Amino acid sequence: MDTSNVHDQMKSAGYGSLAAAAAPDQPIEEGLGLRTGPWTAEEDSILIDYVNLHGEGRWNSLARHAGLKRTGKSCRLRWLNYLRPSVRRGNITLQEQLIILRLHSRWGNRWSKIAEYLPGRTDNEIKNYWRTRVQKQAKQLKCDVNSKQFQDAMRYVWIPRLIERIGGLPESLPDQPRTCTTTTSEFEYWVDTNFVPKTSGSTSSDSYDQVQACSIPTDRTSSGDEFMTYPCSGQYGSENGSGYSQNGINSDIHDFEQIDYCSTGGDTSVENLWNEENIWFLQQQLSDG
DNA sequence: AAGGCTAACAACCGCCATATC
DNA sequence: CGATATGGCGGTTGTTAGCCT
Repeated sequence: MDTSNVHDQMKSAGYGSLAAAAAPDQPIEEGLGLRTGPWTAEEDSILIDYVNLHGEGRWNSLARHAGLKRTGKSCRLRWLNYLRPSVRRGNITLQEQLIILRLHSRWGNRWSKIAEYLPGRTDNEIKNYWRTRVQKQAKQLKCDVNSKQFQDAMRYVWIPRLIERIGGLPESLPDQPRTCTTTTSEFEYWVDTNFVPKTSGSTSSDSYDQVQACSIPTDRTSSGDEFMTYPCSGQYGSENGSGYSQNGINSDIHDFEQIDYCSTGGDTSVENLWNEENIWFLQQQLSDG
C-alpha cells in the first residue's frame, strides 16, 4: 500500500489541518467554546503567524491571544507535530528504521528520546511507525513485540538485513542527538551480526534500562548504554546448541537470505523484509527454542 | 458494487514533572 | 511551602483511503 501521500489524501478528503471543508460541524467543547478535531487551514495559518511573530511557549495564552478556540495543549501539539518548519514528512527511510530499531532496543518506548536522534521526525511519527509497522511484524510472528524472541529476531535478522539493504554500515550513526560522530567500528559493535547471546542470566527485556549486557567487548561494556546491550537469555543461544546455536543462527540467516534476498526490489518498506519465507524461518527459530 | 479489513497518521487523553506565583 | 499553571510524554482513539473478498 502506497501511503506516502496519505497525508495529502487526507487533506483533500477533508481530514486534517488543511482541509478546506473541515469546519462547520466540528465538535466544540461544551461550555468553553473550544474546538477539537482536525485543524482547519485557517487555524493553521493563525497559529503559524502567531508563533512566527511571538515564538513558541506559553501555549495557553498563545491560544487565547491568537484567537484560536483551542487548548494550549492542542496548539502545542499541532505546532510540534505538524506545522514546525523543521518537521520532515514522507516515508521513514531504511537508515531511519535502523536507528529506530536500535534506539528502541536501548530505550524502549521513549519516543521523544528516540526522536532526538532523527532530526525532523516527531515522537508521534516514530510512535506511529512502531505501532503500525513493527508491531505488525510481531503479530505475524505470533509473539509480543517486547518479547525476547522478537527482540532477537530484530537483532539477528531484521537489523542485519536492513544494513544489507542500505548497502553496508552507514558512514555514521548518531550516538548523540543531531551531531553524529560515531564511527563505523563503533556501529559494528552495536549490531554485531556474528554475535550470539550466551546462556544463563536473568532476562529483563521488558525493562529497557535494566537490560543486562552479557556479551559486549569488554572494553566497551564499561561505557554504559552507548553500545548495544544484549539481554541474557536462558532460552536461546544456549551452550548446548538449542535455539540459536553459536554458529547456527548465522548460517541459517545466510541460507535464508539466499532464498529471498533479491526479492525485495527497490521497495524501501521494511515489511518486505518479512515475506512468508522469512516469517516461516523465524517461527521455526522461535519454536525450536 | 458493497462491505469488511488494514494501514497510516492526526489528534486527544491522562498522568507526571517542573515552573511560577 | 503549597497551589496553580504549563509543558512534556506515552498511550489511545478517530478518521480516511485503499485493498480484498
